[in-house]
Amino acid sequence: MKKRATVRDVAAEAGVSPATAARALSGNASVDPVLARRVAAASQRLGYTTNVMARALRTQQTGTIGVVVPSITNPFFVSAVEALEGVLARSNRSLVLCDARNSALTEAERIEFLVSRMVDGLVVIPVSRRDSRQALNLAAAHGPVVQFDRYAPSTNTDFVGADNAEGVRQMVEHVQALGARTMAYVGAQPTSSSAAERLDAFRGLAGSPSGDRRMEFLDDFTTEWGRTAGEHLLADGPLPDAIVCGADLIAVGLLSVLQDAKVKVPADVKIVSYDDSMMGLITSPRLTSVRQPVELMAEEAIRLLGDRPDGEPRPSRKSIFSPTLVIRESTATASSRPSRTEHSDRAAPHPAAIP
Amino acid sequence: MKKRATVRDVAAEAGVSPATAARALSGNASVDPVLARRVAAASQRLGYTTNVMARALRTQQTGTIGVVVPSITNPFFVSAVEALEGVLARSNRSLVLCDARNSALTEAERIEFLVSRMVDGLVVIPVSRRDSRQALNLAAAHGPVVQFDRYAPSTNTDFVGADNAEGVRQMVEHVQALGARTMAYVGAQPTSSSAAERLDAFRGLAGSPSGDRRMEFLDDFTTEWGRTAGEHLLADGPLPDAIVCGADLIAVGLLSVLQDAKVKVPADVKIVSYDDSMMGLITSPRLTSVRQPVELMAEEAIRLLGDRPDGEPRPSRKSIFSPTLVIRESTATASSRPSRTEHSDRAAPHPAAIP
DNA sequence: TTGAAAGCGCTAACAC
DNA sequence: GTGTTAGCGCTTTCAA
Repeated sequence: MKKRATVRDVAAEAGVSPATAARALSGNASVDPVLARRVAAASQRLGYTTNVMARALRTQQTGTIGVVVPSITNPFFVSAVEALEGVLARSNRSLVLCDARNSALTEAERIEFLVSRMVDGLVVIPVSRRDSRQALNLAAAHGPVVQFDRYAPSTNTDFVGADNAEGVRQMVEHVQALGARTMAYVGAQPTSSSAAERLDAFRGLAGSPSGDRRMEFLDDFTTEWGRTAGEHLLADGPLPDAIVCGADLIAVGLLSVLQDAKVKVPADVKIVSYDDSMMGLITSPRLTSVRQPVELMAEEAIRLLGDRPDGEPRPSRKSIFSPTLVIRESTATASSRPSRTEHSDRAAPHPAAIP
Repeated sequence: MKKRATVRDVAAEAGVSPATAARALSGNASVDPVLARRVAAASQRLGYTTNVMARALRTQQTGTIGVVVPSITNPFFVSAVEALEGVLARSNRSLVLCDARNSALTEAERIEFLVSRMVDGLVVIPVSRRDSRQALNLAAAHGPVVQFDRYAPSTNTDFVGADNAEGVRQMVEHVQALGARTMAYVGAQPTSSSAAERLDAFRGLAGSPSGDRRMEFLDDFTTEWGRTAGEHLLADGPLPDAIVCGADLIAVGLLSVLQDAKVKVPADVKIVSYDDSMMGLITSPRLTSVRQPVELMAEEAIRLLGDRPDGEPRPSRKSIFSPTLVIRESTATASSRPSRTEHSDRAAPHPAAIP
């Protein structure tokens, strides 16, 4: 439990004042090159590393931004975190990650935790479009906040997301072009904005509910729910021509149940999904899925965080990106074969470091 | 960008001294109930939240422990993080998560970052048993460090892990009992201790390499490598009776390639895997896999972190837990059918909150 | 260019 | 039981 060396230690060792040592260490201010070298050497010898908390207390800046995700179990959120981290790393900043356990209450706690750690900004994927608002507003009073992927109406926060209606439109039109007439939607309750927007889009596109051409199964974004929904579908009579899933997590659960029941995908039923995560690549067939440009979204989010010249309030902004449908075997037509080359399109996954 | 209220603000508002306010806020010391109430009210009114960094600077305690994982992409590490967080939450502490991007260099940076943030302790799943040592030793000089799941020989750190030799023994004996004579091992290069121990165990159990009854494919713990290895296996002639995988990530990649090639699992070849992650449940067939008692391991790790009465050095300790083999369809015998009930054994996943 | 001194927000002695 | 004071480690005026 050795005590860490401080600026004073370094200063003493180098025979200068703490102020000079600090200046030399920071590199910015003008210091006699000779002294600077002496300080560097002393710092080296003592194994000095600056105490981030002390510095933060003084400068009110931590070089760290906080990220809150609903659940780290969802691979899409993992990829978002990795993308954000990549962007931050480029400017020598880091990220502290919090998991809200899909609870707005825990989320509020985590946001508070991060605020009290004086993060320079907050990127939040809100749990609920209703219950996340209060914590978000509170946080926004203390520093810049960007909502990511999901949105809870809030006056002082920016938003970066993808166009869910557009994504669902691509899904539906794709399977319709393949001949699907009846469709089921398996997604999450519209408590989050993304779930709500996807559901709304599906409803708007997939015919009338009374016409028996549309089915809806709503619960949450989990594999378990995908399984349960699959069982419902199997029990409810003839399968639809296509199943539209609100997330890969759901789709993989659903798929495993269908396969246990010897249902052939895509021959008997086509499956389209959302997120384009690694999960959709390890199933057989691989999943046709909507990809969101997480990298670009992450860049934009960090840009917006820093985009308050004097910390002054400014009108909040929304940046919406268009998603694209990646077509794979789960909707393949008879003539197309499993493509082995498909993996290559995500060949260079962004490595992660959190913070 | 409102300035946060401080103890002094609260004190002024309540008409007491900062010290009294602080005492009242902390709840520990003895304060006149009347004043205490006044302080509480004032704190409420001002929306006071204690500045964690300032407190830490003073007390040298942050109530936060740092966790460094090789890559958050590996579901086993995610489950470890979730387990650790669960344990910490129970004692009102939180965790800051870092991802080393599978690089010892990044790992060293992250460890340094955490040390400079004055975390109360460090749980590290080291990237490499060789290259992680230096950073670990450095960190151990400043506070308690526990290595988790993987081990890089180090004098001042404790270790909590599972018995890899035992796990592999169970895998091998299971498939042998099912009649497998030839076996392939698909795992990672022995740069990490777990990869090394699993490989060694396999070598010790699966017959001589010259006897043509054993094959080895080594690279890293990724799905991509599982695919590549699968292609090698298919190209290399007749498949073995069983394939022993060093991780679920590998197994799912391997499985997807085998299925593209119309190989039947388990009829044509049995697959056993390691980690018992969610990935093994979404494949078809589901994976027989070795489960490590992450929950218990996490508890033990946190216990060891706090187990240095005066921060005094003490002889380091190792805690080794026994894993268990969870049998599923990827090694099912002809008579056994896919069990739908299998999911229930992981019905209550430990929710996560990081920190 | 350098040093002395003040202070970020908090708590722990030490007096009263 | 309460207030005063000092100081955690750092940066940054302000003088010299």
